[in-house]
Amino acid sequence: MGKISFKEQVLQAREHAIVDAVNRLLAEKGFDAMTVDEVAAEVGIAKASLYKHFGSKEKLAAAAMIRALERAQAFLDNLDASPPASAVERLKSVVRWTMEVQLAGEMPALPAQNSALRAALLGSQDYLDRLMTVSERLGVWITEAQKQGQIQAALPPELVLYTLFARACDPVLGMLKASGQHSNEQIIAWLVSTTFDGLSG
Amino acid sequence: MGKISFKEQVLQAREHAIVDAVNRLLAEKGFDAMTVDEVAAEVGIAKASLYKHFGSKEKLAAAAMIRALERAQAFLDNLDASPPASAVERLKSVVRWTMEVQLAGEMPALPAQNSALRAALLGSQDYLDRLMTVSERLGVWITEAQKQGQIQAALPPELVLYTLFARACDPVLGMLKASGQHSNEQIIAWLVSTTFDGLSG
DNA sequence: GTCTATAAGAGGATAGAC
DNA sequence: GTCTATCCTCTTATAGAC
Repeated sequence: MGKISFKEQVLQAREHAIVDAVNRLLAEKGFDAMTVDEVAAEVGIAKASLYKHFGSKEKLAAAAMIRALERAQAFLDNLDASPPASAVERLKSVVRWTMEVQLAGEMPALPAQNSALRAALLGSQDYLDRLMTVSERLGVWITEAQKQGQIQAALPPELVLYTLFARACDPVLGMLKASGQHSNEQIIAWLVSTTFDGLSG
Repeated sequence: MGKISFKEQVLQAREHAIVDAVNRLLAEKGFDAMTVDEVAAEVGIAKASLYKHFGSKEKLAAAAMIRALERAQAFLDNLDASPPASAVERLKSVVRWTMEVQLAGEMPALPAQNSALRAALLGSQDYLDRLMTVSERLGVWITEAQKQGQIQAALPPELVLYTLFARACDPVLGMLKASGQHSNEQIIAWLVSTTFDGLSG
């Protein structure tokens, strides 16, 4: 943690604002539909200036995805600091958190389909490292919950992990929200319930 | 069923081939990444000819989505002809079917995000009518299963319906498939299990 | 209805002055 | 590093001959 000049602080603040805008736009319309012009307009700078900070649209998106993973890691840190009793409760907390972020319009869309974004992310070691770290931390809780009989032991941990990740981009959340008939808390409670207890209960 | 001239048969066959190609490309890369040039190339005709059949890219996609709903209706018809014992078994059959179509690369991506496709589909009465019909037919089975205690009665039918629809574009399927470690049957069985029984079981 | 050729415009990226 | 102005490619859509 060396001294940081005023100029560098301004630069970091600007880059933070850029990533914020990208994050919001990725959540709102996804990578393909997001344009660099929009990002520049939202930040309030010229597009050429944007390209001085991030060399391509893909790098913009990668920065936003990395930021999202950092937020996830920070949430996991909090859970570690004052952990719920059981492993499955920790996993439920994570799912709840991803849905709150989603409802806040701040969850960048995952590259489920084979998209240009996916290729770009696979080329970012920084992103892959963080994704691996988050996956492994969740993996510990998953196997722990399976040992305790809170998660079906017959399911491969990989499947459980993917299922939890998928909740971060679950279209059901948006559909229920769009119907306008239920509170956010109710929606989240239902989705946590269907995720862990299923439709049959 | 009036007489159909040979010319009209050829025309219908061509349009069928076009919709097939669109369906495949929508499943592979989604609406935004799919280009009309690709469609024309895959069908083997000039782009201008394509536009004689379908006036815009949106109408191309709408035709593919309508086709997909027609296939769904046909599957529901089959279920009605020789129905499984319980309502929930019928719903599981539907989920299994959507996953088989998905694994075959023939499930066009649903417009979960606010996309150009979504707007176009909302403008297609034909699409909306079919979507409504499929929803209502599933809705009957959902409420029936709830009465019989096979689906949680506390869940709004709307939520159950959305959850089932979401399985048609579940990224978990693709991720498990990509891992290459499991058979299609195993993957489908797991996802049906997590959908209805949850992770906790 | 099919083709070739091209219009029209969006969007990613850069040049060059300051 | 920021700006304005511009380039260039890709993509949707159409014109016009056959």
